[in-house]
Amino acid sequence: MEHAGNGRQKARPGRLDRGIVMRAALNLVDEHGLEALSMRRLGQVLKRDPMALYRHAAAGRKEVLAGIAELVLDELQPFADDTHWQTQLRRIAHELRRVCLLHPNVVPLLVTGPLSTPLGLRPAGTLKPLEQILGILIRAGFGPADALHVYRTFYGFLYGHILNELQEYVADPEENEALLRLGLYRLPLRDFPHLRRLAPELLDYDGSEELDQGISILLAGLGQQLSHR
Amino acid sequence: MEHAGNGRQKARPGRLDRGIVMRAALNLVDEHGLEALSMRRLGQVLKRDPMALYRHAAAGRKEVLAGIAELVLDELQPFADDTHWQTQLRRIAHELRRVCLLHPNVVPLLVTGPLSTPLGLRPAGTLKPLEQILGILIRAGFGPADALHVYRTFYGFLYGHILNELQEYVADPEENEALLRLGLYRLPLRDFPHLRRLAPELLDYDGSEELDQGISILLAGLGQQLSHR
DNA sequence: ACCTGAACACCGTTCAAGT
DNA sequence: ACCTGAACACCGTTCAAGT
Repeated sequence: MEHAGNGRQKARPGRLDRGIVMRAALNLVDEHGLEALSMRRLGQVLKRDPMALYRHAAAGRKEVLAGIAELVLDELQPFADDTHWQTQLRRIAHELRRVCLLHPNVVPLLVTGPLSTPLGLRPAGTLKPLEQILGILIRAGFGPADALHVYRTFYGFLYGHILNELQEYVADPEENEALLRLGLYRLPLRDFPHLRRLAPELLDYDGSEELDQGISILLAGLGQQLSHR
Repeated sequence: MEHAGNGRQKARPGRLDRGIVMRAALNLVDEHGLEALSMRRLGQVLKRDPMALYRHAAAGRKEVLAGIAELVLDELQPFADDTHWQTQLRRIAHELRRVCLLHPNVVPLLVTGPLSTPLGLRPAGTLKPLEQILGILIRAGFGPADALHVYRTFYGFLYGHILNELQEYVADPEENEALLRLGLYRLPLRDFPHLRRLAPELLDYDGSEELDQGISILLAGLGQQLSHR
């Protein structure tokens, strides 16, 4: 029944803009992974000639990838900044974790995307968390060097935790034997005795709790370290 | 002067094996980045038909990427395991950092390569550090759940730190003004006051020292946490 | 039994030709 | 001025044809 003129369908072109392009790209990556994102396929999703996309992302695929990362970071909820800096950092951590778990396929982009791109040349969206945290720490009375030290330690741990947590995957959810669920039976017992023995513990993992405990340790340690200066 | 028969040249084919393929691939990535690694280009480097590579890496490009990661992890020096577990972990951290700084282009592979691949299905090389650390902790008297908790906290921080450190790049090494070196002058002062102000501190960064301090905090905190059980 | 390379189904991006 | 799509220079991988 393809008659023309019934306006609001995704099927019809409509006017394209940067936001629409980026959102479609994010959807594609969320659903089919990073490798699925090609300019041609994205054009197909949007029912456009692939070249039309260059109008809204002049630098091509690179710009689309950066746009996706920015879109995800924009989902971070802002915080009131009147509470104690430690609780603020803790909230930021949980919030970043939440958003990353929502878009696991995008995490490599966040984590290694800006790799080897000098700070000042990164898209502004990527730098906002850094600026925000520095603000919190400086308002809390830290000197510039200490603020940076705290930020680095905190953010390093945070990203590391998220990567760690995303790696804890299950091979076969149908299975109820721990070894089998993780696919660990494939590993030679001779070379991996501990890993195989820890299968049950590997399975019961509360990422949020683990993150929280790590942060507690770090904040306590940082506080002590800095007060001894 | 291309006459035939002077055996030992890289230019002549010679017999290919898996190690040669993987080492050539690692070289390519070290020198030209991950995007430069294509089967065709790798074939060119080795003066072979690209299809010849499939003989030594049946799963194609994926297997080559995994092989590169394994090669890098093989550069990790093994440790005597008779010292205190804390000093062992500390050494492991510095050793992993050392190897990663030697092969920055490979780090994304180490960090996000196994993402969403279930534990048991990962290449053995990737799992050896995990097994090794579990061994250290269990021999040190930790129960299985605690060993895993310590491992996760420690390794999360370690990878996070390395990623962080690799991101601290310099835009223009010719320049001696801090703001300019980092390219930060491009950021609007209005939106990034703290970041811009911290330019000098950003530049003087001792990654090894920072890693060491973070580990000290974590180990102290973990020890305390676990003794209170 | 081994190796080669033609062929297929894809890429990103340039640029000339259309409107 | 805007958009389109042919064309170029690449991909990974399959598979039939050669030796």
